[in-house]
Amino acid sequence: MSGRGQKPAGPRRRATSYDVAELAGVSQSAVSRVFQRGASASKAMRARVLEAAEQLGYRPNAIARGLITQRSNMVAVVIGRQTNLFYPEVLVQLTEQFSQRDIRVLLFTLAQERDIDIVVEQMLQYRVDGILMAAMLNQSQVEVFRSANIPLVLFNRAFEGALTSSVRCDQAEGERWLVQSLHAAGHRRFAIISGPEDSSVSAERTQGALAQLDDLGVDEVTVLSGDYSYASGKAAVHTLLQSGARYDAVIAANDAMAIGCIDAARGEFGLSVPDELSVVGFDGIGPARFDAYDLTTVRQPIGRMTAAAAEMLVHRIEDPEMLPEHRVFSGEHVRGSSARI
Amino acid sequence: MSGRGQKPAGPRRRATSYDVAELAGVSQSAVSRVFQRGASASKAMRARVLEAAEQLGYRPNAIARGLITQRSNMVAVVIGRQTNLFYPEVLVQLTEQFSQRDIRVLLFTLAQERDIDIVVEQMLQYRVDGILMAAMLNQSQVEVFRSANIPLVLFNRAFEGALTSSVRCDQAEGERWLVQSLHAAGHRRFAIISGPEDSSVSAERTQGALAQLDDLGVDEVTVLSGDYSYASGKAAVHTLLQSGARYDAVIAANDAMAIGCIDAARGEFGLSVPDELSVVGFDGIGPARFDAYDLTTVRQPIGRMTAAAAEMLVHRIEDPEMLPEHRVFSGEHVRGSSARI
DNA sequence: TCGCGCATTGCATGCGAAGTCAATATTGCC
DNA sequence: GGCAATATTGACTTCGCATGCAATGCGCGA
Repeated sequence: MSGRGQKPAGPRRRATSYDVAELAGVSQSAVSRVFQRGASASKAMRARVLEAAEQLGYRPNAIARGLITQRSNMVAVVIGRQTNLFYPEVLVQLTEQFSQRDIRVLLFTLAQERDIDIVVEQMLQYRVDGILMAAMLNQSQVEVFRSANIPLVLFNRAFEGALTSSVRCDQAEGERWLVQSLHAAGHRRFAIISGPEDSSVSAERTQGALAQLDDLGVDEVTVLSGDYSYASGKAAVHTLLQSGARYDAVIAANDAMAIGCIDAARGEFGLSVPDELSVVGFDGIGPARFDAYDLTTVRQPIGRMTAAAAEMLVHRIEDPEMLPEHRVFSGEHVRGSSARI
Repeated sequence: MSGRGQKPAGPRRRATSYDVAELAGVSQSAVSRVFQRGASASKAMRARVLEAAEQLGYRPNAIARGLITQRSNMVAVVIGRQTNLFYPEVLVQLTEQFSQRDIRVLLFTLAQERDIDIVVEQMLQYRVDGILMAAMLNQSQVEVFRSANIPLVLFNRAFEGALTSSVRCDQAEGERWLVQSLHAAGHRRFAIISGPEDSSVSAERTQGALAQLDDLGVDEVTVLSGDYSYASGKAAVHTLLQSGARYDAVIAANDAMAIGCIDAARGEFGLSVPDELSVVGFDGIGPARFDAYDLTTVRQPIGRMTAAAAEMLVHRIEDPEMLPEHRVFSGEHVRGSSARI
């Protein structure tokens, strides 16, 4: 019964504006104008063209259009391979933001650090109108985009050169709040679980926490490093507590590790969280709200950040002379029950 | 100090193959051939061209290439807006798969059901070489792609017409295993929390579970529906248990809801999971492995599924005559500690 | 009724690279 | 050393659409 339906399956060649023009008895230019916004076309013309187009199943070829207009209407979004539950949500929201502005998203992921050069090459070849980068990038790559006049907006990372726009969450401020709150509630013995060495976000968070601790006169702080994963959070707590040392609070560089910390503290060491140990995270991912954890954390305002990022990128695409701008959002302070504050 | 660096910022126009040809003192055709795979070019030629290209920062324009070769080297990947932690991982892995095959991914998300038509239009306009669909699609849309000769591979959904390829996890088999195991361990009073009404995956899972229960002679089964979210899992258990009714096992259509069920059972009703209530899920997402839940579930083999999907789509792109194929993978049976089995 | 200005429309060209075909350079072989 | 066979190379066309410019049509006022 599925042997049928084997007919030619439509014209081998897709209809072009010439085909439509011929059928409608008008010129190709006319067809082109009907399918643009600001172009002038009489009502009669428009109707005839649209009907012919409909009949042929014609769709303007965005590739050809891009060639002549020098605008692909595509932006590249680059994200790192994350052990992190935070970026997928960012990705989805960014895509919706661009979609609303009639811009398509070409997605690139970085499986390895060294892939970045390949990805840069691809983005240049595909003539994306702009780039939204939520992954590591070095100065020379930034320079490549600048010299190619491709607008670039960094997501949660910034360069000192300040030559490029950025949107980020104020990691340090968030950490200061966490530390301040913990300290005010009487915590004194702190441990910090940082993220991967090469994560600038992790560095900002760790530095922010350390700076605040320093301001408060706490100078003995244990710092371990994880890789943002749940497992590494568990492992870190194992390392911290197996020696018999005691802590009042663990500050994890992200929520996934914080959750790992809680599980290890409870499961492996029988500690009550938050009564015997406070644990805080950062990001505000979905699982942080699971009752079993109910993390005290700082939630990145993803909606506003992605909206701002898309808006900034679009502005810079439309006005290449626009100067770089940096937008910093404060994270939302979430008082969960994983810390005594 | 950021006032400097305001120099012209490179040539306004990107270098073309003609520019390279001129600088290298050769023809444009020669440049073109140097930048292709199977083309013939002498060593000397290649060297001269590559040097000129390097000097000008030339990159072949993939848009123009696509126009003439009738291949954009882009595929569209469409995902629904998920309350679901499963799809982000699929997306990342698919992107890596295509990337390895030198194919770019144009990402589309569906915020609303009705967006599908807009997205279909976009995919056609951008002349993607193929489409990987992990969202709802109806027969008329499938027909559009078929008549436009665009290969389509469905991810975790299939059509009766069988006119299009698909990759999916055997939802029913997984549910049968769960139900069978629970029943064998003595569970008799079952509740099922299904996903959104319009989710075909949820329908398959629910049907699979019901069918197996029926085979085992269990005919009194409560079925509630959620929306795949953690919150809806909690709400469902609330509804189930507040009446005073008792259950032995709750079968949630996905892990997120299963986790919600566990939290509600423990937190709201003080039940011990799994001693007083068994809870099982489906998907095998990261949080399912958190110690606090350690879900008994069926893990979809994402790696193999995405690899298969990418491979099938690429094959169909390279050989349009290839007949549709369906690949069904069994899920991995994960015996966690959220169920007494 | 005639003329002027504006709105439509068609013609011709170009965006940047790939591929066809013919001309030329190179090679191998007797 | 000469010729056929092969490998390179370049001129020209093409992909599908947008756009500058010229030509046409229209409406309206004098």
